[in-house]
Amino acid sequence: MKPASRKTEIITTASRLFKEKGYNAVSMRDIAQAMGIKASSLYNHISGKQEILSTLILTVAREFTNGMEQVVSSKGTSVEKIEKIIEFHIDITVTYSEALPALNNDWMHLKEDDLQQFVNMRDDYEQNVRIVIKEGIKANEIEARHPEVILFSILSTLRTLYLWYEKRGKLDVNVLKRDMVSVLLQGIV
Amino acid sequence: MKPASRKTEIITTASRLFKEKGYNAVSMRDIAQAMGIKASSLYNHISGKQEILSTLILTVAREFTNGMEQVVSSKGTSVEKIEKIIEFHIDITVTYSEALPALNNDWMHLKEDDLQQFVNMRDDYEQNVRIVIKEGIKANEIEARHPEVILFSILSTLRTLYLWYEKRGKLDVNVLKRDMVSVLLQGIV
DNA sequence: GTCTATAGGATGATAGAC
DNA sequence: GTCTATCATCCTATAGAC
Repeated sequence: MKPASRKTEIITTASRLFKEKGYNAVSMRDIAQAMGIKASSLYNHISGKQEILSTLILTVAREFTNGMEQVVSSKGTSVEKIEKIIEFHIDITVTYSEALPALNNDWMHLKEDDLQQFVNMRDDYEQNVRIVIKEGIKANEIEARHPEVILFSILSTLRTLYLWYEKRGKLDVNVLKRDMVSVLLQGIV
Repeated sequence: MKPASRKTEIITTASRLFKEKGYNAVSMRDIAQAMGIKASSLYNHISGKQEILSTLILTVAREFTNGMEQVVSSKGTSVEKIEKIIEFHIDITVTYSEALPALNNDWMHLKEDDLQQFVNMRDDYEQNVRIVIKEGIKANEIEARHPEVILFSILSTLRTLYLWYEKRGKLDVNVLKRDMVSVLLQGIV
């Protein structure tokens, strides 16, 4: 356990509060109080509330982008690529579960450059999954249903996984990966 | 086109703004300005900001509860019941697409009684889907995978459908129902 | 039904002492 | 690195004129 820097401590405290009430309902005073200091002291470590949000969101967004780049440049069938996407998505969810609510619900409160960066990364991510699905359909690995519905179903499930992971007493990650791949690829009937 | 009451107009204007920025980032001044009046005028039609949120959320939550009650009391196999759930979920999404962001992201800002009512309805809803899935597994209609993963996958997809329905140029509802049932039940490979 | 004026409090952020 | 004190602004909501 290396001692977390004060800045890191602010970010993690804030992410816990954002998770419960959302970015706009959490004040600098709330964050400071949760750390046992005064709001003005926070400004010795960060430039403002915006920096907390953008650090939180962009750090995780870059993880997703990295994971996707590895999958895209890997060899294998389209189905294998989707399996890899599901798996690294679960890994990131487990590692950054506290930050994901902000990424899903508070990204619109980013300003200018940060907002643009995030939206670009998110669009690229989605587009990469779309390409994998379409290649899979072309190669007859994936059923030729509406590709957007398949894309939407997979991404919706993965993006809100953090809501369930915590609630269900932190399921075993490998069991979760196996069941998730199975449910999303083979369906339930 | 019957002329919407002023109160209804407030609710729909607010839901549009909540959708873009979230409950806490929208002020009474914002809502009033979008209607071309002053914030103080709003209070002649509603008791406060909280009433807007609770009307918005509880109206839709009751629709989901009604839909679920009809499915639960209907005859048919478990798979048929899941199909019905998917279908009425899509119907509600199409009808109330402006209100769903608040239901998904701002319910925690409800107060006391309203919050309790909402959480109860939401838990009951989830529990009813869970029962249908477990009955389906017992009857060998549904594969005996982790029931919670199946539950989570279906509900995640349905609950965030509003995000996609608008973006994709409002897909035809019947095509959407058919493809969604197919993807969620039979999978993609 | 809408307005102006305003109360009463919370908010993000800064200055300067220790 | 934290504090107190404070600023300027925004917020929800009310009172009362028209």
